[in-house]
This record gives sequence, C-alpha cells and structure tokens, in this order.
Amino acid sequence: MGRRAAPAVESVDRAIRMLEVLGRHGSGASLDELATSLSLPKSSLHRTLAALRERGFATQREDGRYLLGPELLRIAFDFYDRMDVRVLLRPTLERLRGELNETIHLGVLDGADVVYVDKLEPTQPIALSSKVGGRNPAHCTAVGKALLAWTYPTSERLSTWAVEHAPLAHPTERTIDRPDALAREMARIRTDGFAKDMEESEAGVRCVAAPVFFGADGPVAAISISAPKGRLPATRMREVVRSLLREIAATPSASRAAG
Amino acid sequence: MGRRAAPAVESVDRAIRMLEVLGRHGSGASLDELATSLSLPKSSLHRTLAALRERGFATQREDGRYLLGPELLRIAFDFYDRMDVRVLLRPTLERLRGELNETIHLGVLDGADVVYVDKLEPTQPIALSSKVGGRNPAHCTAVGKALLAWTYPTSERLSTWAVEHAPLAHPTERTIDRPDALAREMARIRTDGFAKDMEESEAGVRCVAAPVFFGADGPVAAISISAPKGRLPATRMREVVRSLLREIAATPSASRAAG
DNA sequence: AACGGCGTTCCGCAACGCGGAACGCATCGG
DNA sequence: CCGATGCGTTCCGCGTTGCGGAACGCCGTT
Repeated sequence: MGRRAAPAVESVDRAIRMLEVLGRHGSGASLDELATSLSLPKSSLHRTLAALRERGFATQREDGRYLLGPELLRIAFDFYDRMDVRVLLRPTLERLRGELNETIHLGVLDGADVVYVDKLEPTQPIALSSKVGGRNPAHCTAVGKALLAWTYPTSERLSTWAVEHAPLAHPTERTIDRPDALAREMARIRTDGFAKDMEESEAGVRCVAAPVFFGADGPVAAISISAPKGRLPATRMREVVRSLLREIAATPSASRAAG
Repeated sequence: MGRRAAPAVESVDRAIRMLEVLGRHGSGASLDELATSLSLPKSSLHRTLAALRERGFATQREDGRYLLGPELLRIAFDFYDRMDVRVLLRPTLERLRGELNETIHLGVLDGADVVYVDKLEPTQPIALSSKVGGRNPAHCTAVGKALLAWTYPTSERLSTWAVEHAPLAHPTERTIDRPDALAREMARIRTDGFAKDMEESEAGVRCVAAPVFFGADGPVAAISISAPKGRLPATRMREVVRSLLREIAATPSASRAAG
C-alpha cells in the first residue's frame, strides 16, 4: 500500500484505477465490487464509468456488470503492431554503446532464428560478422536465448519448440543443444533476468542479453552486448549486465511492469 | 466531425482522446502534435499526460515525445486472455434463441477445426449431432468460414492455411474445398459480414454465422444459427442474418468498433 | 407487502481542473 | 556572439466541474 503523491488529475487517475480493476475481471465487475475494491462512492464510480463507456473504454452487460471496452483493446493491439521497436530502442542502444563501447545488437525471434533488426558498432574497430537483417540460430546466441526463455516460459513449451526445429545447429563445442540442458539453461535465464552466451555461437565471443517487453506478456525483442572473450571476463560481464538491465529499466515502456 | 453530447467527465474524456491519438503514433507523438490534433492547450495536455504517466498509461522518451504506456498494453492483453467468451456471449445466444428458436452455436478456431464452446437447443426438438467440445472441419461450416475469413484476411494467408491443413475434408457434395473457390467464398464473406453454410457439412442442414471481435483485429469466436434446410429458405435466412448481426452489434464489447 | 440488493439520479458545495502567459533550455542562423 | 525560434514545462487566479451523501426505482426474495 505505498503512499502515492497527489495525482496530477484526480479523475483521470481514478479512471485508470477502474480500468485496472476491470481488466482483472474477465467476465465483468459489478458496481459494488468496484466500489469496495477502489473504496470510492458508487455515484463517483458511476459518473466516471459513464465517461469511459462513451468512448468504448468500458461497456456494460445487461445485468449491470461492467467490462473493459473494445476500444481500449483496439488501441492497445493497434499500437502494439504499429510500434517501431527500432525507433523506440535506438536511444537505449546508443546509451549502452556510450557507456560500454562494445557491439550492441537488437534482435527479434523468427521461428528457430534470431533476426537482427539493429546494430551499433563500438569505436574501437572489432569485426563481428553479424549485420542488420542477418540471422543466427536462436538457441546458441544470447539474444535468442533471452527471447526463447520468455516466449516459451515452461520446459514443455520450450521442448515443443525444440522438436519443431530439430535438429538444432551446433556451431561450437560449447553450444547447448541437448533438450534437457537447454531447458535448465532457460530456467536459469528466467530467474536471473538475462542470458549469457559463452562462446556458444562463435569461438572467442561472449555476449549478454536481456529481453524488452513493452507491456506484452511475451518479449518483443532483446538487446545484447557482444565482445571478444578477452574483453569480457566474469567481473566485467557482471558490470555489463548491470548496465544493460538498468538501461532497459530506464527506457520508456520497455520493461515488464513500470513506466 | 459528429457533435457529441457533453462528456460525463471531461478530463477523463480528454485523457481517452489522448490515448487514441498516442495509439496511432507507433514511435511517439510530440506535445504540439497532440495539441493540434486534439485542439487543446499545451498546458492542459501536459497536466493530463502527467496523470497518465503516473499510472503507466503513457510514457515519454528522452526527446520529449509521448508514447502509449506499457500498463495500458498489459491491461488489454491481460483482459484479453482472461476474458471468458462463453460467459460474455451467453445472454446474446439466449436472446437469439428466444427470437429465432433454432439451434445456436458458439465456436472458436483451433487449427483446421472449429471447436464448439457453447450450444443452445431450440424448444422444438431437432437432432443436430454437434455438441459442446465437439469439432468440425472449419472450411465446411458457417462458424468456421466466418472465423477463417477474418483470421486469414487475404487470399495468400488463406491458401497458406489451406495447404498446411490439406487435404481438406469433403463431407458433402456441396463442400467448398478447391482453394480458389474457397478464396472467393472468403472474400464474399468479408464483404457481406457473415458466412453461410448451404449443406456443405451435412446434407439437409443450412447455417449462417458471424464473427465477434471484442476489440481485437482477429475474431475471438463466431456465432451460428443452424436449421434444417426446409426451415431456412432464402427469405428467412435473410431475416436470421439480420437478427444475428443486430444482436452481435448490441452485445457489449463484441462488435468490431463501437461500444 | 415489506425487504434487501442492485444500478441510477439528484443537487449543493468547494475542490479541482482549466488555460493564458511566462519560463528554461536547447538548437539555429546572422 | 547573441537574438530568434521551437520545444517541453511551470505558474497561478478564476470559475467550472467533478465530488459524494442521500434518495430513487427496479428487480427478485421472504
């Protein structure tokens, strides 16, 4: 029950809180339920709900229960497919390069592969073969593993993915391609909140990656930092992970919950 | 520019209009853009946007542009998967049975099949073999075609579906299973807004069906009315379609746009 | 016929939101 | 170098607008 500073516009704040409660009730909430769970008088609720209804942000069933409206869903879905991940995350990628001066990738999942949609090079010239539009098997890259871990959040769903795309490539001797080992790796990634690639896709190259969500339940993309093994010993790796997670958390809309 | 009655709560109404504009801008809208497209003073916008930001319904990039926030997306996605189609549509199905006294089905798409999630029988005893939980090939039923037409809204996407699930069953001589004929049928359904089944799945049985959207771009389910051919001549079919579309339009949240 | 539970309506008080104007800070261009 | 421009942000006094207690109307129950 964290105290909260006075809202900038009280009626708007109340309206949003109503929407949050409505969202939790898949088959509608009654006025009284809303009144008790928000501790607001029924008359105030009623007035605000009317405003929400006018714009399709709420609807009412014939028995009186209130539902989240189709217009809210429409706006959300609409924004979600027109939102431009690259534009949205560019500043974050740039900030990361500024801080770390390493290669930064932005990738999305496409079947068994990761597709890179953006890439920033460090000032120190280092040749990494990847390029925007390029692909790599998901299970042996940090970006890919970060995406897989939350796109298929259970061992069962992951193994479905694995059998669908078998046989899994095995580019280096450290590649994790045994289904059970992969499942354990994913569980570890979910608890840690980030993925590592310890020369699993290219000898001598290490990466770390973390997903960005933008409010959805599955990740929209993942950001990775790659460097030659020599420049990423365990201690620096920890720092790099910290920077990465911090920058994602500071990016508008990107992280899982907060704004 | 339809005039609109005074909103119940002006500040809430404005907030929603802001969200609608923000939703149209996949990579953010500036305060000035919002000001002109909503014809509101910047100070008012700013205040309300602050309220939206506090709750994660909007966010701001470092360059100042405003975005739709992750919390709005989260609420929408969340409601979308917990919403109980059967509970939501029960009253509509009952109203339809009351009006028409025929068999009413509610079905969803699952791969190549329709799965019936609810069914109401007419008072006059008529034996239709379907039951809740039962399946039928999608391409030869009205529910299935209504769902397919909007789930795969282009001929290419439909033919992808068709080849994935080939060979298509052919239960009666009137079943449409040739890919080109099916594509034409789907186009017709999209322009009409409803699907027919003229003995395509069972000899002597006709149906009409229409999709329900609940704000999403793809249909969530479809409702059908089935009857022996003799009870559904062309004229009555037209009336039945009218009733069906009207009841869907009158169902909170169900239709494509309005509330 | 009286009740309880629901959504809805009413209305007077003052809090709250309104918006014009001014500000701070960048980025230009002379 | 400095004024002009364009952006988001802050300020503050006026009065409109949202607030909520109380009463209402409509059900199904007892």
